[in-house]
Amino acid sequence: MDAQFKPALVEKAIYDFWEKNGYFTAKVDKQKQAFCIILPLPNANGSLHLGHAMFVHEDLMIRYHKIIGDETLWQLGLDHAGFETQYVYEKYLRKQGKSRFDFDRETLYQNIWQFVTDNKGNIKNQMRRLGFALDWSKEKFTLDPDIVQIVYQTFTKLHDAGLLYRANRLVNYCTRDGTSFSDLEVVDQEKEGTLYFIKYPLAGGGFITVATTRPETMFGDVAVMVNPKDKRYAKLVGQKVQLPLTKRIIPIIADPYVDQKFGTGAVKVTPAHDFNDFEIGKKHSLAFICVIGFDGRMQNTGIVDGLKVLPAREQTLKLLQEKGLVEKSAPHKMVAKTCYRCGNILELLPLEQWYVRVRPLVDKAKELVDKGEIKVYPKRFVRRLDMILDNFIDWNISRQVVWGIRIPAWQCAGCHEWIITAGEKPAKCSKCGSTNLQQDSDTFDTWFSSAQWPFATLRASHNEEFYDYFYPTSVMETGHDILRAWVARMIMIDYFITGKVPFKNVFLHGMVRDAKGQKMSKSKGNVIDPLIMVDKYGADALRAALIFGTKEGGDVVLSEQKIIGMRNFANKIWNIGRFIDMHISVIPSAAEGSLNAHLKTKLRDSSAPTLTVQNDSEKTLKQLNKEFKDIKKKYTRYMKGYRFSSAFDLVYHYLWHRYADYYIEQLKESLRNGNIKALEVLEQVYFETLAMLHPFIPFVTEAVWQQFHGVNSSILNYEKDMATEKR
RNA sequence: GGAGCCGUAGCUCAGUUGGCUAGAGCGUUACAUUGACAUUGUAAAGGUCACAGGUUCAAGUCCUGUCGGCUCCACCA
Repeated sequence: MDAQFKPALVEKAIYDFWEKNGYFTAKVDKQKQAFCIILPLPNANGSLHLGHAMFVHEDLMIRYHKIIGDETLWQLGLDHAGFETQYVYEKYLRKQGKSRFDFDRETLYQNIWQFVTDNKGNIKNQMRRLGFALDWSKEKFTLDPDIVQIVYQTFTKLHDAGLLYRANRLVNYCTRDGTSFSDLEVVDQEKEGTLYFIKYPLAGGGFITVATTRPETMFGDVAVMVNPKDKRYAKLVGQKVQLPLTKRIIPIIADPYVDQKFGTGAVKVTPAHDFNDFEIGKKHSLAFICVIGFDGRMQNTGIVDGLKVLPAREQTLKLLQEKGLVEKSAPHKMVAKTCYRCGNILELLPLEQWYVRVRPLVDKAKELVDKGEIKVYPKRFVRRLDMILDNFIDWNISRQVVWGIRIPAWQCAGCHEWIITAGEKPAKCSKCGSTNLQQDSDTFDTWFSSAQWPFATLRASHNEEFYDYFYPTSVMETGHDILRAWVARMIMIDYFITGKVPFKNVFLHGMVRDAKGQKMSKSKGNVIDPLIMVDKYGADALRAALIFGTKEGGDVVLSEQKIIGMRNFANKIWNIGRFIDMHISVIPSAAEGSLNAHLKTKLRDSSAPTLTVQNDSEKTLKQLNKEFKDIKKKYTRYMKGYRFSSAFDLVYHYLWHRYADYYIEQLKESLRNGNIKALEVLEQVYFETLAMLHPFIPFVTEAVWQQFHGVNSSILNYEKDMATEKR
């Protein structure tokens, strides 16, 4: 054995050994307990970042369960990541001086398919480098035909249950990217804005002043509104106002929604471009005038048509000022809803979309969590999940992107009826019989398919027995940042379809931060590339650094220094093995009779001094055994309680600072004198410790194991091998 | 406005039914080293556990309040 553990030399060979010998391949084995984790879908087009590296939590659970003898499945899946991927592809097109509008739908889809196919291998190989024990033989992609079929069926089942409807509502729309978003995909950003006070002429003379941050939307105003309790305006309610510039006549109405203290206490009502105004508009049966188009340009104004929103605002203000209708303006902190991808300020535009009625699904999900049918770790996230479920609003699942699963709904050109199928084009309209049917051009929100992933992936391409064995899955492990977008929706949808929970436990990990506790971002330049770290220090070092000294569910502070510290630990493990190995090689053959099975096989001829069985170290060995028994107990308790950091920390300190620093030092002299008993105990405890550490740092533990047991042996068989040896 | 988390060594953090002298990693200092490992070992320095009350035989841990930081949700004309 070398004086140092060199990860780069062994990692690939060890990984290939595991993969090729089927250590990761799951099968139904009713003699064993099933343990299944569904990998949170990485983007098929993406490459590995530290967020993915946190899946090491899943790997360690899988490996732990493999070692204790469970039948494990870590189900691999890749996401088409609809808008996300199309966005990246469009950027790629732009570099070539092209845009998506240069292609028809079918060609664009095929091009992106190719683009994704070309890149799919990256993330998979990167996950291999981290040592992930994924079942590669069961890889699924969200656009696999069998998955798509299941997604269609879910859509129709929601429809049949009355949980699906189409509605014309205001949606968050990015005019740059050309698609709508659900409320969860919107990023609020504080902006310095201006509040303008604009005088609206009263029909009977005089003015009423309204305060607004968006004067350009005044062309879509349909009323001016005040609080009914507001004495200042009591006499004006019911009167008419002339919209400045256009002279259109609108009423003054009263509604308690208005805050008397804000601005002038009078507010313009623009139902087509503001959520609250939209509601007010419905309540008071007001008209609906849309003055911003999907291209982000003004329309129907007769004055600033064709201008983009910001120039239109300036132009409108200029015209108002010329007429002396701008009373004043004041700086105003406002929150802008922006596109999470491109940062563009989103417009609220009326668009007909498919919505999932979530209330019944949410109520059931809450019940499942409250009853403990789904347990959440760390516990504090139960509250968060509850709150998330309480606040869920109906889910807009339509997206105006090409890259995705096209919605299986057709509209009759004649009677405008919508017909929903499980994928196939309907022969004729079910209402009027027309054959002129047009398929919805929209695709599903990516989360709609990922929400079905646990059952969809286990049902697709597997038989019923396989599905029954592994579903419900054991643990859903993911970042707490997608509790809402993903975890909550899986519970809702999957229970609706299968009548069972998708997973029995949820374990949430935190975000990775830099050495100063700051978020990692490209602009800050503090991003750590996991693969570079693996190259430099080995996968074990990176993995351990993500677990060591953290709190379950808390953020992980990562630095290169920390990774180096863990690399040192891997080396320590290696050298303990080397130490034992060196002593085995000098065991005199005369001792053969008293050796345990393993030592016998390792026995080598040597010219070492004559054996002297010593009892001087008996007390130390007794103490060692007792202490180790206690460590094992604690370890199991921690592992079962999802306290992985504590488990790792425990064994780390035991092996390094008790086993090596204390016991080995105590026994060194005795070993030199040929104390076989001490060597046996040290070896046995060492192997057991390796097995405990293996889930966290699989490579070094396997490398050492194979040094002792041969390259065809694996520590993943530890329990089985030990059981055989005992017999 | 509602909720959650956090404040412990120079830095980053553990400390889960309240219980010996409060820990780790990194950093710092001194010493050791030819025989497992310098990616090492031994030892040291360094803490009013944010602050103020309370419960208790006993509080870093439980309760109340204050201050400071972070996050989520709602609202924002």
